Formats: sequence, structure tokens, C-alpha cells
Amino acid sequence: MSQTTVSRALNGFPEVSEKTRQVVLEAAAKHNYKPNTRARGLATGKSMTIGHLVSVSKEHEMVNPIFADFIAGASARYAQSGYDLLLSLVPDEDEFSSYKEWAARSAVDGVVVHAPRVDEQRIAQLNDLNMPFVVHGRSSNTFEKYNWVDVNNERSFFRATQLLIELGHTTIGLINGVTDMDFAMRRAQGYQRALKENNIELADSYLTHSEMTEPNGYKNALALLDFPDPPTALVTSSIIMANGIRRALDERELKLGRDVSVITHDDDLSYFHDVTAVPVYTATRSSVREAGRLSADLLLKTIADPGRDPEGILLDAELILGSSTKPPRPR
Amino acid sequence: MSQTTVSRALNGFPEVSEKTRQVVLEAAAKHNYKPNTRARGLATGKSMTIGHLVSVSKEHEMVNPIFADFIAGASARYAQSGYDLLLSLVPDEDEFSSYKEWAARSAVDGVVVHAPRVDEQRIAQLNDLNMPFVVHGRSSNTFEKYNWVDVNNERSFFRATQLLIELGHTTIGLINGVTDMDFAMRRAQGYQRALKENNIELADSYLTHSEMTEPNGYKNALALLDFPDPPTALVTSSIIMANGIRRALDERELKLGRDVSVITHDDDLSYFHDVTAVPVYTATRSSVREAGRLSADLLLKTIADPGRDPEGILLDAELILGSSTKPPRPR
DNA sequence: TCAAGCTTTCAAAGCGCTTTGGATATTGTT
DNA sequence: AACAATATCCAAAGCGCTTTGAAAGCTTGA
Repeated sequence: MSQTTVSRALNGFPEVSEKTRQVVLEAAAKHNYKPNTRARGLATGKSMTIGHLVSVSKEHEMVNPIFADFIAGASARYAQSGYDLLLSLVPDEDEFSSYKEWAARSAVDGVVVHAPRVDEQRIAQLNDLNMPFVVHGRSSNTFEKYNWVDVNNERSFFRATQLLIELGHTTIGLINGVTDMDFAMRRAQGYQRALKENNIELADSYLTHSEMTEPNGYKNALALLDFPDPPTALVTSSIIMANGIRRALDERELKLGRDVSVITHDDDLSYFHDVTAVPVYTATRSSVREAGRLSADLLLKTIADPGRDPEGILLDAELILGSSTKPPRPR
Repeated sequence: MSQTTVSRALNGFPEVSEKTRQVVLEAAAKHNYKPNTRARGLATGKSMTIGHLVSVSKEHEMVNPIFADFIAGASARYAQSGYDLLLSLVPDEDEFSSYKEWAARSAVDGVVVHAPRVDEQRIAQLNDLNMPFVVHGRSSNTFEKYNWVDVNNERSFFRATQLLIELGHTTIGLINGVTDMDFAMRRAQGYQRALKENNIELADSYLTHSEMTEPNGYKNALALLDFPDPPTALVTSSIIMANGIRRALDERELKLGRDVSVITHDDDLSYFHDVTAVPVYTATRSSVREAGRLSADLLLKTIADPGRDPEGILLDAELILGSSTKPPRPR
């Protein structure tokens, strides 16, 4: 039987009879035959590979913990469509040269951009390279069209802050991610809008920016708690930081919820996923795994139809009531 | 200039003059030329790609949080040697068929096996496939030769338990990972040996096994604390679980260190990496990122020299004194 | 000046597929 | 029974590299 027939049978072309196709499929299964990835790629001009470039902050060697769950969501979709996932963790200054190299080697058919900044150059650069991509998040100072999947950070942090205000809190801190991250900026905006709309004036120092590690959550919470007028409630951008906050409260002999209310953003990470009736933390929750799935879908669609108009998908984080928020304690 | 010369110049063959090489290199840089990955792979028969297969427990959809840091370590090494990293997250029952598919498609030159079980079939299977691999961890019931990088789990948990005993604790719980994981079994052995050598008898119920999530840490700690004879000290396999333990203590109005001592295994995850003078937790610490680096090195060596004898690298976790361990409180 | 021995370059084959264009087998129609 | 139309299969080219084997260019010594 000729190579042609086999190839057609395997790839589902109509010009091969159902009978021969069955014969071919059986033989392939029997010998565990799978077309060689690279030969097929060479012939078709496609790599059937999606690239994920995760930047590791040079300073702190920090890997964003959400990326594992995001990729878990995306990976499942890729597998369904026969795509592989190429992963590279690079120091942030090398991000673009890595994309360029992938393009030059035509190693990938599309890429996912993680953790976009307020000013994000990669978007224009990728558009220039004519490389299909989707951004997990958005970039406020970018006005080109691009595919993105994001949660409504501004609105959810507005709501979180608003909830605390309605409970009676007036001194509210925000323990946020680093300033140049787009999501962090939007969250700060939501927090500030809620304060403003309720005529609450607070010094800027109630808003802290740092990488979202447990020790930073601890450190920043401790600093705020030691203010002459300490916050009675905290909003934070990550459940990892919330754990640090808990430790800080512990150290000051304060009880979470009773003495200090906390609302955290919850990416629904698998190793923090709680199934008990009342959630531990009141939280703005949005599954990052689901975001991964949606990003993958969007990217695959764009690759399949390159003329497609870029699309934005805005997920709304739910505000989930848990046991970490109560009215402020009378002094 | 002929293709041959360019190829040789780029790949550092000696039969091209230094002058021509410079010309070629400059031209390549100018046009941002990089050899097409797949064409090169087809010609050489190598994929220059390492596969990582991370299994996602079907039951809990849980992604092991340590894998991000492990891969961060490995990825840097791969990049240095010009290798790409292919990542796939699959339900655990599909693990082997994925390896087989990679082999059939010759998509990868080698693979890393994550989270080996006490009875681990993948090792024999990969040996049969003649696929270079290294295991992050070991498998106790496997007697074939294979490359591995592991920490001395038995010894470090022995030492941790021993330390608690020396402080005066006699009722010590172990909040461990799931039973069939090899590392969990070894840790349990170390814990049990310490008890035994000190003639301490404890019911099996002081040893809990579950996936290493924060809620499980909480739940298991709570269960132990509610025993008629509750433990005065806990050892745990993960800093994520340690956070859950802290929450459980919180809820029972107990103070970490003072009321209940805790020693955790600390993989030195980047988002828990603490730099303060006195560590929060007394811990058996071993950098999983370093393990990633070493695994990558070992794998690349094996690929370069397939006749190489399999090697095992045993890392010794340090026992770091922190503030979570004190003598038991008199009742 | 010429042959011998190096160094440098090149044309062509081949890696394992897909795809094109053409050949052959089968069926239906008159 | 002969022919057209259709269904099925196949040989060969080509994807972008590396590698082999051979040719051309250069240097040296007699």
C-alpha cells in the first residue's frame, strides 16, 4: 500500500475507501505507529505547538504560582486538538528575544503572553511578527487589537472594598502585587474608586505593592498593623499573601475576621481549593484554570482562522462570602 | 555560498575558515536567521526536546505546586544546551500512553518522571522503550537501574521527629502526602523509626495521608487536635499543609510553636521563600529548583552518552531551626 | 615549475512525512 | 459491449535542514 494512501487514511481525507482506512488504522494501532512530529511539521509547515513563555523575575527568582493551574487548563485543550505545549521560563528581560527566536525557528504556531504589564511592549512586537497570540490579562496602555482573557479586576476589587465599607470599615488596606503589572493597577483603581465614592480619605501608604509571596503578605500586613491608625480590614491580591497576612495577625495576637477582616482574590488554585460549606476567606474568586482553557480555545481559533478579528473575553470574578469578614470591632 | 558551508559555520565544524564563519554568523544575525527546528530535527534525527509529564490527579484535579519551581530549575539548564521543554499535564492513568506516544512520534529525546510511586511501572516501561529518563524521586519497589534525583526523605523525617522528641514531645503527629507516593512512604518510615528508637508507641491514627493541599492540612490537623490525647507536635510534608495547620491551630485558639510545635518539609518554593533571620518554620529544607537543575543535568548527560550507567543523586535536606518548635507546654 | 598534501568549498542525497497530478480500477449508462 | 464518469490508489516532488563524498583552491618543498 502506498505512502499516500496511508497518509490520507490517517488524516481523514475523503478519497480513501472506508475499508482501506480501517485496514490502515488497525495496522497503525498494531505497530503503535504515529507520524513523526518533525517530518509532518516540515511537510505541512505547521509545528502543532503552542509556546508559553513564563517570565521569572530576575530579582527574586519568583515563579508565579498561578501559572501551573493556568497551564493545566490550557494543556487539556491543546491535547484535544493535537497540539503540544512548549514551555520556557526566562528572565523577564529576555521575553521578547525568546518569542523572536521561536518565530525564526518556526518552533511554535502561537503563543500565550503571561502577566502583561501596564505598558506592555510584547503585544506590538508579536503583532509585528505576525504571530498568533493571546494575552492572559490586558495591558492598559496598549491600544492595538489583540486577543485577551482577563477578569474584571477593577470591578471585583471595587466590590470587595465596597463590601468592607458597608460592613462599617473605614480604614482599609490593600496588599497588592507589583505596580507595573496591569492586574495590580486595575485592582488598585477599584479599591481607590470605592474609597472615593464613599468619601473615605486614606494615605497612599495603606496601599502596598510587592511580589505576591507569603513573606511579603506577612511583612506588609505587619507594617500596616503597626500604623498609629491601623486598618481594620485588608484586601489582598493573592491567597498566598492572605496566608502571610494570617501569620502577621497571629503574631500580633489578632484573630482573622474578628479583629481584622480580610478579602482576598482567589484564583482557585488546586492546592488551596476548599470545598467546605463556608469558605475560609471572603474572596473575589475566578478560576485561573478556566482562564487557561478559554485562552487555549481562543488561541486555537485564531490559529485556525488567521483573519479572525481579535477578541477579548472578560470573566467576572464572583464575590464569595466567607468567614474572614465581619463588622469592625468597637475599640 | 553553499548551504553546506553555512550549516557548518553555524554548527561550529572545524572545516570552515574563521573568516567565512564570521561572515556567515553576521549574515545570520542580521537576518535573524535560526535553523528551522523541525527541518534540523528531521535531518539529525534528534528533537532537541525534553518532555515533562505532570500527572493531574483525576480525583482532585490537583496540580502539584512544586512542579513549577522544579521546572524553573530544569528549564534554565535546557536553554543553556539548546533544548526545548515539552510539557503535558495528563490524568494519571494516561501517563504511560503519553510517554509511548512521544516515543512513537519521536517528539522528545528524553523525559523526566515526576512523583514516582512506591510501585512505579513507568520506570520499567521507559527502559523498555529505550527512552532516556530521570526520575525526580525514587521508587522503592523497583529494582531496575535508572537515573534519579531525590532527597533523603527517610533520614530527614527521622531527624525532624528526633528533634521533637529531644525537646520533650512524645505525642507527635505526621501529616503526610498520599500513601502510594514513594516520598510519603519514606517520610513515614523515618518518622516511625524515630518513634520506635525512642520507645514511643503511638496509634496509627496519628499519621494521616492525603493530598498536600492547604484544606487537607487544616482538616487533618483539626482531627488530630480533637483526639483525647492530642499531639503536642506535628510533622508535615509540605509548607502548603503547614499553612493549613496554622489555620487549624488558629481556630482552636492555639499558638504555633508555643502550644503546638510544627516541623515542615520545605521545598523552598519561590513564593514561600523567606529571608528573615529566624525562619518561620523549623523545617527539613531542600530546594526543589536545585533538584530540577540536577535532574536536567543528569538527563542531558544521559542523552549525550546513552551507554552511561544510570546514576542516583541523593540530596540531603538540611534541618533548619525556626520558631515553630519549642518544648511541649506543661499541661 | 609541478606534484603532493592540506584547507576550504560545494552538489547531491536523504531524513519521514504531505500533497499534487496522474494512472488504474470500478461502476453506471446507452 | 463500449464508453464516460467516478472512486480509488500511486509515483514523485518538496518541506529546510545535515552530511557524505568529491572537487577546487592554496601552500609547501624539491
